[in-house]
Amino acid sequence: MGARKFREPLSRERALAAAIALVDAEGLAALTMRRLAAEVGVEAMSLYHHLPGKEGLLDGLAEAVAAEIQAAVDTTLDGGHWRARLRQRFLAARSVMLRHPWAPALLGARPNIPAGLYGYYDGIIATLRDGGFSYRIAHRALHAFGSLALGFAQEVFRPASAGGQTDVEAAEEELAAMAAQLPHLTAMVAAEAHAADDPTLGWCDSQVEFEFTLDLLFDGLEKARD
Amino acid sequence: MGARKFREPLSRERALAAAIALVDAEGLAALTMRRLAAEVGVEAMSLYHHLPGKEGLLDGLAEAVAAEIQAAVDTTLDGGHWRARLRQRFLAARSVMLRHPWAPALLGARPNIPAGLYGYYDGIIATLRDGGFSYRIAHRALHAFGSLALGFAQEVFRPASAGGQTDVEAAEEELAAMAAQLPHLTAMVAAEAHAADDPTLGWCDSQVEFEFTLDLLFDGLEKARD
DNA sequence: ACCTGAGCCTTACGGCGTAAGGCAACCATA
DNA sequence: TATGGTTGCCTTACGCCGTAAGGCTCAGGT
Repeated sequence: MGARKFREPLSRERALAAAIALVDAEGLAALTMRRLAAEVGVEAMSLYHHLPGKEGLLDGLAEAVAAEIQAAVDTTLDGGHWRARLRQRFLAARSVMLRHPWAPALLGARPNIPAGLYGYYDGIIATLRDGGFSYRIAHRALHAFGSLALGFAQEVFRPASAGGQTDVEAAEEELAAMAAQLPHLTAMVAAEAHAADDPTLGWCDSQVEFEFTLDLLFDGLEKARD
Repeated sequence: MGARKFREPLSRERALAAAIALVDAEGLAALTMRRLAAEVGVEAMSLYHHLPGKEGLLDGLAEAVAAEIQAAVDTTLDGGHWRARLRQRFLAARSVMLRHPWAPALLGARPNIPAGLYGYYDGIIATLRDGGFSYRIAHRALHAFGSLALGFAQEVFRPASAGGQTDVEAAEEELAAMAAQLPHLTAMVAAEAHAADDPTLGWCDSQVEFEFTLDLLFDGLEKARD
């Protein structure tokens, strides 16, 4: 049997894997049906035999992320204080987000939560119950955690300079103008530059800030419980 | 001088106002250049004489929201405890978000913060400094507040049922299956239904949860300061 | 030998943002 | 008053996008 012209027959799994690879490499915007098809060596319409459409493709990506979170969380120890256990979970989720910087935006934009995350949330609630929290406080805790439970903080404060500043002169001029009108902001920015080796998901989501907020919430919840 | 055929000559302001009205009425997805043009009685390309393009249009919307926030905050009292002042500001911002439910998604998706918000943030920092916080803690506080400072919480937990459930039988069946696999989650949901009169920006951002998280953070910050 | 269905392709449609250029009305100046 | 530039708007067209509809090929069961 000579080398028959054989084409690996494509599947939902292969398509999703290719999609993740593509998005990891070039960002969410690069993910189009035509492009993904080209990536797996097929025409665009052929994808529809394995995926229900673009929305379904994005749902698949979200599910894949959820599965990665579950997998990361499952390597986590079960005993110990509720704070330590939640922290471990959240940081495990965060490690997934750091691997896939597009994931926060995707999860934030999806109309529904991926079904695979229900179990994850159930585990969080269980941990809180173990820690002595009522369902009421557990509920509020979930709200309070928000996206922190998934390992990221929403990036709202994104200065324009985040997009790569090249014109140093203009930047300094701008800074001087800013100092006059925004004295506190400029003073704070001057006093507080992020350490370069701090793993970051953007201006407003560095590792130390993430953990600081986490502890703030843990402390507050502990007080609310008692 | 008889009634000359006179067409109000269109301007950036008129275009932006029409865009806001359109988005208020039909959501962000309805905002296309062609549609907006039709709304103001003009062809699509004519918009480009007043707006730099779609991105610029969205920037304009974000700036308009920022201006509305400033306006809302400016009606706020200046004296009193830092907690009360911040709470007032955040709730003022929230009132803007409740008026424009699309604003959180827009601000979350914009690559840069609207310039009009710098002043707002400067005021927050000033208030924190007045309250005795170092720049370091003020900085972390800003991170911790995240989108709460703009009046909304990120909506991460969005169950599928949010999209209008009609099939009651299927819903109950689904619930039973859920109870088996997700005991804590179902128990919590059963125990904690949102009050119907609670102003809400979605499942995970109701007024009471918003304020609860706020107080949690305020408490924690107070402790971190001392 | 025939049918069936899976897997893939081709073609086409309507929508998007926007580049390029044209045309008519206005207005300052000669 | 004539003129020439400017402003405001329109027309046309391009290359993207997601996807509906239908056709071809070929393996495998009857």
